[in-house]
Amino acid sequence: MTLTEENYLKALHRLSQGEEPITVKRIAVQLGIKMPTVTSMVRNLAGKKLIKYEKYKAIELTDKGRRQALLILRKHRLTELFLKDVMGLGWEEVHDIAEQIEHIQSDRFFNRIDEMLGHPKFDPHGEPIPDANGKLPFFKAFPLSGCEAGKKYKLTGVLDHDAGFLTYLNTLGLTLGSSIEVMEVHGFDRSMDVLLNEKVRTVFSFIVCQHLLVV
Amino acid sequence: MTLTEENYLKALHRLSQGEEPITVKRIAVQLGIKMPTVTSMVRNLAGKKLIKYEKYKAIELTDKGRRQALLILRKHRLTELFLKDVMGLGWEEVHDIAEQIEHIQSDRFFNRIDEMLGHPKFDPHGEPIPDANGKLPFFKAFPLSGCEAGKKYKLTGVLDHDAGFLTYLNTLGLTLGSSIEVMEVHGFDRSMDVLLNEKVRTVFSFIVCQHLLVV
DNA sequence: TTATAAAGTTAGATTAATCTAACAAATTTA
DNA sequence: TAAATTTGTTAGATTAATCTAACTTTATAA
Repeated sequence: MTLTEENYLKALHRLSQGEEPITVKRIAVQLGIKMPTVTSMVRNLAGKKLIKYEKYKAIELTDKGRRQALLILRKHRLTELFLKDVMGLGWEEVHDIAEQIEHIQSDRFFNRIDEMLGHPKFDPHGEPIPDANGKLPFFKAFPLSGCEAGKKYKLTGVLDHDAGFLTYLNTLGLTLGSSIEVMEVHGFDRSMDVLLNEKVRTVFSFIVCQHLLVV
Repeated sequence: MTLTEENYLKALHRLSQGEEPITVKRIAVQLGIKMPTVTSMVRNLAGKKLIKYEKYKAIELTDKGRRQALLILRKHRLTELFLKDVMGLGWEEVHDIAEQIEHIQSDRFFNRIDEMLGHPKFDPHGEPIPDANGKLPFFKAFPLSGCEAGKKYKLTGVLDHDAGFLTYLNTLGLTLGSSIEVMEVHGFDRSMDVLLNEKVRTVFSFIVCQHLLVV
């Protein structure tokens, strides 16, 4: 598989997580390319039985395609954790590097990372790490955006891995495991007044709330 | 720079180490591609001022090109040492992985590796590691092929990084620092009878002797 | 339910990196 | 030094991944 094909599979997998069907348009937006490029690539991927594709219809990953995507995701997430826990980088800087290292072809390399980390189940953003067969560990967590006022939660994951967003969380002292108490939910813009780690009061926009996973 | 351009620069640098002038033919052989491909790529590299090139003449790296090549070599060699000393891989398996990781674009990543290793001067094969400015540390060592019978040397480097060759050295118990005593040099094929680590007697072909650096 | 807009496809061009076939220059050898 | 060999170049084709322009299909709205 080429690097480009791997990136399409990753995008396809990410898009398959939501409710909406996967369309040519959404893939194009996700990858920042034009629709005709996507049309020709999905024909290629369909030829390799990695996706199910019929003109004008929604696109779906096949089992084979999903497996491939999850194996790349495994390499990405193991790398992120390795960069953070072994190499001491911050959670806001690991994504871009892992984006490159995930394409390295070497079972030996990634198995050794897996071993050194003790076969971890979650990456530095709280995302589950698929096992060597592409199976995801069970995990429950829900976005803060659906939570009620007056309750207290624990941060277990973030859905936006962008350095800017994570650096913002750093300035608030928020890390995985931090407590988040919802003080009030504002109906007009669905923003929330929150108390972080029992000391920092601030306001989270709805977008921010959607990107924070809690239990 | 593209991945392909980086690989040409590495090949160019390697070829520039020997006596012979760099020719289109030698580059083609080194990279396992055809001559016309090389012709078009050297015109490209010359356009970027990375090499000096005139039709039918020998090719030379410019200072800019050499610097670039050495920075890639730095990433390659730092990675090899990291894979061996931090991740516990064998010196026979690090080359192929480093060949891929050397193209990662991240100063942060490689500077962290450099730090973790304590700014090392040599890689697992005894090759010198260029500094962040592309400067090579001074080092003296010569191939065993030029050595005399009756003298004792210390292995400080290997010039062939192929897994097969290094595994062969492993079976002989040879590592960097091992002693090699030259018992006899045979004129007919320039092979040598040697005593390794004061205990193992064997015969080295001329090719093997050329690939072992000693002091 | 037809008109308009949005999404998708086709056709054809472009760029990087490769190739083969044919030709030209340089080098070696007789 | 002329012929033969090796090396190098040019021309033109190929593949993967991208693009724009033009056209078609599907979905939305009047």
